[in-house]
Amino acid sequence: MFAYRKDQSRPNTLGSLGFTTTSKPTVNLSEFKYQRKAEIFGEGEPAVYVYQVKRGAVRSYKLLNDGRRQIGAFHLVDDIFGIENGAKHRFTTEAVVETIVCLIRRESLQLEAERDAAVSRSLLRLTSRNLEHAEDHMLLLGRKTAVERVAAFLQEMDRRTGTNCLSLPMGRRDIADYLGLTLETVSRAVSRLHSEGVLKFVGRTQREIVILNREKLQSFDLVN
Amino acid sequence: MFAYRKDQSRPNTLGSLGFTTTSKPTVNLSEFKYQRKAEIFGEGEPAVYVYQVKRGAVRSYKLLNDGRRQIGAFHLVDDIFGIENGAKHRFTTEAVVETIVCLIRRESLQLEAERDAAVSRSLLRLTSRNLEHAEDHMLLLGRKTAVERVAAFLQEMDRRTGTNCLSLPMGRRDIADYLGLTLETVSRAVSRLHSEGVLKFVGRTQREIVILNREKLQSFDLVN
DNA sequence: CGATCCTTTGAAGGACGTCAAGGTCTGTGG
DNA sequence: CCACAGACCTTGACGTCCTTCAAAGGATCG
Repeated sequence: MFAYRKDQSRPNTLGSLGFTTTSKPTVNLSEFKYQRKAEIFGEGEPAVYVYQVKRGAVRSYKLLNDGRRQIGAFHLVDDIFGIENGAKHRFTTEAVVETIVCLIRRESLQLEAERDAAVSRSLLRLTSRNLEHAEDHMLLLGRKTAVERVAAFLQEMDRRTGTNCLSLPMGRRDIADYLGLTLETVSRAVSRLHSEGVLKFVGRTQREIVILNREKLQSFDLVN
Repeated sequence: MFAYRKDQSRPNTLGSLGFTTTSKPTVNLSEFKYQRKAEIFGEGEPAVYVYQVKRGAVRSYKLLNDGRRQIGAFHLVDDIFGIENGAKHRFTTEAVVETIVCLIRRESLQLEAERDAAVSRSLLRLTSRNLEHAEDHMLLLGRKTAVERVAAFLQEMDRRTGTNCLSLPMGRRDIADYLGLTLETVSRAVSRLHSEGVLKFVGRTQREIVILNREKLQSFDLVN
């Protein structure tokens, strides 16, 4: 089994943020760039900032002590992540590809919420959306077969990207760790969907996918 | 595979609430009693009330079209459930045993939250706690082995009940559908923990359990 | 005390994981 | 421009953990 290893000698969040913006430290809104695979924050670290993806993609995950990994969510452009009710982050997050994020001091957001009920409401709304996603994902992880999981994943990406052609930023291993499978099983499921005419590959990598038959794709993940 | 069937000819929430209290309909707080296996509300129904368990236990679950079931949470005494950000309930909930719930009009709660920031905060806090539980459960469902899941379940129940002796209200099938396993696998895992001296049964049913060795139980679910 | 429900246990099967090999694409340096 | 290395994906063979199927033993309740 492939095992992820938690880097123990990592600088803290603030230290690992390489400045790529000219904004002053006291200003609330700053943009930062992360290289592919760079950690944005680690599970258990103090939650200082809230983040929004401007370009790229982010994975957030938990590890077991022996290196098994479960990705809880992918954050795509415009998605907000890193919001916590407690003092600490509950996931580790990494840039899947080169990624630009905008960050807000959690503190200032909290203050804003105190004064503005609309901010408070959107905070609740955001948390609720995350909860709903997690609830759906529990059903997937607990009860769906491999093909159903992959079909559901493709539909989710299809829905979220809005474009006709899926250009997945993440590799098969990431998909596998999101779906609770191995990368080989993901590959086999994608192959099967391909051979059944549900999708085709465009470009030279296998990450650019066009859904040919949405109805049939749906039929592989009958939820209701 | 055992398949659950969704009862289509069920009365709506209000209709199915048998009055067991003398409070007037206009009063906000009412108590209701549900028999074992009685549905409290169904997935997709309008969310009219928010509930708190006074006695008994509740399971909330989602079904796939072919009857596979995933229980997202058990609600024990004092737990609040049925809070939704949207208009509809996202789970079906049933009484695991004879259960008394206290219910509040969602509407009035929302109004209260508008005026009182403390209510608003506790609403967010509650939602966050549910999210955190779901996040942990995704890791369990996606990456843990059968014994690890059962060990984690027993630890969760141990933590939540506070008493020395676990008196599980739910059967093996419910536990299985919570852990993404079959009831046979749950039974085997419990048997194994029993034979290894981690727990013992008290009383005549196999639902009353005393944890003999918390340290060893912990070792079956090394998360970090 | 028979009927039903719940749980345990055994045996067999299957879906997914593991291991391994080979292919494609990319980047780098000769 | 080509050789080579490395990352990533696919595919096959085999193994294993969990499911499925089956039977039997308590517990509860009429």
